[in-house]
Amino acid sequence: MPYDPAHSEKRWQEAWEKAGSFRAVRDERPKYYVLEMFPYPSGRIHMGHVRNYTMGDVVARYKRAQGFSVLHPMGWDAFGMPAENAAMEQGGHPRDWTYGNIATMRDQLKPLGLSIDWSREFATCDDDYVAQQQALFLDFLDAGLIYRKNAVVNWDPVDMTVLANEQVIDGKGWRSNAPVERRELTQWFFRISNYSEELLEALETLKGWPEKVRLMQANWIGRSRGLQFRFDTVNAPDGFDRIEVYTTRPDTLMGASFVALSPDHPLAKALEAGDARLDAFAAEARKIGTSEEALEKAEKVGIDTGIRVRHPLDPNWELPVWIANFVLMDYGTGAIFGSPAHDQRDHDFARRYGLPIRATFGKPGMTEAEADAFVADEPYVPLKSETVTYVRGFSGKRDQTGEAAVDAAIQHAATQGYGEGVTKFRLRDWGISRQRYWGCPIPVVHCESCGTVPEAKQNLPVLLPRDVSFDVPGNPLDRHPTWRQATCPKCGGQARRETDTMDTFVDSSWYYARFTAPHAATPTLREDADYWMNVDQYIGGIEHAILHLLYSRFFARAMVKTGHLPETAKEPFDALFTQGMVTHEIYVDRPKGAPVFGTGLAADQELAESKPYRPTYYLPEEVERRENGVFLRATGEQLDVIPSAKMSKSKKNVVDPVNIVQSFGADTARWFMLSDSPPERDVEWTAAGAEAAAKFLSRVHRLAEDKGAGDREDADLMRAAHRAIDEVTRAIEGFAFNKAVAKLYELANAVSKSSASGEPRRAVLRIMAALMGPMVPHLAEDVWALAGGEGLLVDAPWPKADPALLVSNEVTLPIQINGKRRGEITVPADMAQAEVEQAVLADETVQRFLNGQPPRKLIVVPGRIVNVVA
RNA sequence: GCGGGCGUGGCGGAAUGGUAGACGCAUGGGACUUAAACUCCCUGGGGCUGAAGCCCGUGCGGGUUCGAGUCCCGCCGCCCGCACCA
Repeated sequence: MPYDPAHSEKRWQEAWEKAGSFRAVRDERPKYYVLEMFPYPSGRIHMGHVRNYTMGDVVARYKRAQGFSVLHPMGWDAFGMPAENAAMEQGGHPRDWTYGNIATMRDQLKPLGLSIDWSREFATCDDDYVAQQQALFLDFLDAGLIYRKNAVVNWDPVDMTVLANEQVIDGKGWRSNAPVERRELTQWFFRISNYSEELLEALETLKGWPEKVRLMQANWIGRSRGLQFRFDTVNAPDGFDRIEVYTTRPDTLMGASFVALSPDHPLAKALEAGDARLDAFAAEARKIGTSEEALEKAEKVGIDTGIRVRHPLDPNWELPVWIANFVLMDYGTGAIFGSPAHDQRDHDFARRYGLPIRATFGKPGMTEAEADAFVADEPYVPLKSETVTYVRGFSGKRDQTGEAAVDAAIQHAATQGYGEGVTKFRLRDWGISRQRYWGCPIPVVHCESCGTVPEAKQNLPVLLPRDVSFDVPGNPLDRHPTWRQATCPKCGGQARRETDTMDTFVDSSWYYARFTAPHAATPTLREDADYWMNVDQYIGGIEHAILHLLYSRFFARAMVKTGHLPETAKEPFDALFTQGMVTHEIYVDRPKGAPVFGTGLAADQELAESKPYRPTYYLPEEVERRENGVFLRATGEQLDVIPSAKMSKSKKNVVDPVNIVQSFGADTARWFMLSDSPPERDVEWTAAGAEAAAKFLSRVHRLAEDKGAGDREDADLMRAAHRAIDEVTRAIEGFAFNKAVAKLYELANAVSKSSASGEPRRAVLRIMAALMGPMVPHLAEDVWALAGGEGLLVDAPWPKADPALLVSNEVTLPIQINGKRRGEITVPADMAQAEVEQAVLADETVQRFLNGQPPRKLIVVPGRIVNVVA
């Protein structure tokens, strides 16, 4: 019977279902919790999902075979803006859209044959999850982890709504195209900054995390040691006698040439009120929006306020105070001093406005004049660990490192009393207020007599009203006729419900904990959390390296503090793996010579500007590849091919997993997603690759059916099988699935070539089935059954390699002469080094190169290589 | 702009500082077939060469080392994140 994935995949999935194979149970076995980042229910699954969940499934099935009790759950990150956007654009309700998408995607996911415990499934928009999240919120509030303060948002004056950063394009609202305004609102914050130090220090303990992610988080938290000090003002309005400044380079104080304020600095605001010129500047600066990226990319501009401050080291020295668009109110004190000689941005700013550029230090040995000349055109920014010569120093040695100079400057300020050393963190508190409908309501009421009052726990959940519409601008919760009316839990009087909902990052910050007891009446159950936490292996995209993972680390600590998780779970993810994207070429129709939008490939910029052109993109299934290019099937028209990019609907370079599963089977999709590309790198989906995967799988099926006559042994094949056990096991342990695949190709090739038959051959096939099981579980069950395996493969233990079959008694050493490979020598594996050296020197090629001379050096790396230096 | 990462044949990629190109795809040749498809075997970085062999080759330019794809310095290109996308 030929390989028939459609039939056998269904059969085995039913068998696993019937046996309850993937139900996670607490028992005597050691536990293993593997989790892939749960999906947003956007509408359909895509290849990225297939890749992500296949990787997790390999780990889950492998650990299961290793004898672990495995928890491998699935859920839905279901709140968020796309549901509201859909409601606005197509009508309907966000709830219906979301649950409809979940149903579709669940149906698409199940045929992949993932070893998921579906009984634990939930969506973050479920009433139950909302209830438990609100309970957590109240506990956090009680524990002093939540507070309110003012913060700026992007306000769209036409749509009357707050915009997300991605909805602000060139300072304008994405729908209305109206210039955005920065508006201050009172919002809810989580005190993540309480944990700055701890979140930073604990990164050291996360041995199972990629170094790059730990580095990114460390930089994001951004601990810095600097000087906080005051400039006395000369002619400022009342109440602004001084300006607080924080700097990490106090050693450059003698090179200061200006002070710059954020447009949101209190002094800046006070000045703007009475000065049309400053007001206009600030208004312009605010149009950039609130995103740090936009601020940093914008041209650095400023305006002189006319105010002056005295230099702390010289009361006769006055510096101008500017308002500058690049100074952030959220970081430090909202005011900086500029030291143009040693900072690129300050340098640009000083040159633009003709401010002085005075070197504080120069290269070792430079004089003051030389150092000044050196920084006139370009700033001098050496590493802090480098020794430089201070030409305008005021503390410490003349020649010292930046680090030493900073310490000396702080010391100087503390002694003289004009400032103090301060450790600051870049990490800001986490603003969770969203002025939107489709999110978890913040369970708080505003009472006229009692103020802001948390909702009583017995009144939870506070659910969203269902009768809302999205046809008018603004937040539906704000304009709902009755939903806002509430009773104050404290005094029983009339109160107004909070209409802000929570950031969806809150939902995803504890779902991993909820999976341990998904139906409990409290956020977690102690026994289940104790047993299942932590997540042993977490898998997801690198794009979550900072925010999601940092918020989750904070949340776990907050849950420990409020008694919802054991102390041992404060770092919830023991190991993390970040996988790459699935990409595909892009097919686009365009006039010859015209550039392509948004690809960076514009060949002819002039044409791009003179003839704007909207390209039409085509799906991979709409095109046909011929020898001389790619053509549209329907019309025969030639199309352009743009190199691979992340699959996206707008570029139409998407391959629907549903089609692939229908035509090739789930195992082919899984196998291809694991082949070739290393998991952490992007993988390009190609039709040829998918076909190759399908061909290989049917070849394996044929190998299993071809039994051969008699019972012929083949020692070489058995050795190959045991080598495969060793190599595949190590590859899976090391998350190198592409290498595991390569080793299985080698084993299949060995089986093909072998003359083994009968039971000796079947024994090898059973090993192959077991090794392939985590990757292509359905085919592996077929092979297992054909090769006489007992019961379901999914219940079989992982094979063990026999060490005796892994060693060989001879070893071939390459011989290098002066670093170039010139030959090789085969010697017994246990030959003494001196004997190896003798043998090498006796080698014909070596003698030819040595030409009778003794070697200058002879390096023997045992078991690896020999290098003769002539 | 700032922070992080990546770059190896025609293509995806392999290589504890130790034989660069495992394994797969494409290509070319052959077998099977009336023919094709399927399948199987061989070939498979570039150059010189009949062959043995030699030279070049891991984005670019330097450096460390007996030995560098791997480590260090400086560039170029692409990707991810930048706090209200998820």
